Amino acid sequence: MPELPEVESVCRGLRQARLVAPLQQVWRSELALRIGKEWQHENLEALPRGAIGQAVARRGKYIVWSFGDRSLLIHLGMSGRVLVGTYDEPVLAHTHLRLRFADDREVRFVDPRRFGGLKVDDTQKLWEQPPLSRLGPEPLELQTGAALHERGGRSKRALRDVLLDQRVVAGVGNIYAVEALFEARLHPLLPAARLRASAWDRLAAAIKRVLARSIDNGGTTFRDYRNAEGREGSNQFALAVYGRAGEACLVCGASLVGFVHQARSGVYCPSCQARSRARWVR
DNA sequence: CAAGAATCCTGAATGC
DNA sequence: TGCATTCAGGATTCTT
Repeated sequence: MPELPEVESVCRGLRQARLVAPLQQVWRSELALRIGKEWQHENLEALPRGAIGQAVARRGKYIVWSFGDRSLLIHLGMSGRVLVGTYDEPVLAHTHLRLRFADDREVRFVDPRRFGGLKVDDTQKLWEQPPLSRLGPEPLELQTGAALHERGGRSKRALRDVLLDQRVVAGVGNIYAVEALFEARLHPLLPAARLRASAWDRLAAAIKRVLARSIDNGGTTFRDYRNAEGREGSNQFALAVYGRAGEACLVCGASLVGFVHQARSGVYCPSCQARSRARWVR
């Protein structure tokens, strides 16, 4: 499930590929990708032949590939892949977009579960309108927890769920929310409104550490995720709690507890993340 | 406005 | 072995 580190790894791969030949052909599958109404007006023809790819930017879990005054917005959803190759390679099932460049290279978007999204729009509009305009701050740029506190601190919802809200902080998904809460020693089901300012600082720092580590490891591959070269990441071996319910806590040895909340699985250490023991909770 | 539920989808994993 | 069922989960939309 691609979250910020996986999307960042894909972006780095795209940049490294130095796709600077003119765009020669755009092919789009008939199948609809499903991710809200904003994506229904996919207008991929608006990427003109001859356009030259410029900056590849990431915002939260979104990729924004600029082609001058037009940009391509990509969301990987659950199972989306952006793969760089050549035009004559076999086309995988569930390929939804092929961008062929004049040097015979091709970028493909493959997404079996079709939770992903594609859209072309005026570059400036794209940044000013939803979904990008709705996003909270970039977590790696946080200096303190103040922004998180401000955006999530009034909510009675569980901390884990608040971190998944892209309006609170952009790019954090279930894996890294659970990992960051463990690192911050905060119980995932604690109501967000109960945290003191100092705890938001701890949480912001933990989020940054967890994300940065995963980027260094090329992202987490449980099943679907691949980078732009088609390779798996290795951060799944660096996770402290996610996917380890019933196993021993790496810090204290207690048996990690799995839970399901809001139809999303999670894990915590009942000792390290005890609700009652947290000093940062009122 | 906030919060929970429903929704979209396919492949892997599980059950019998 | 084979078929049917269950589940996973991001972001939006709908409902309460």
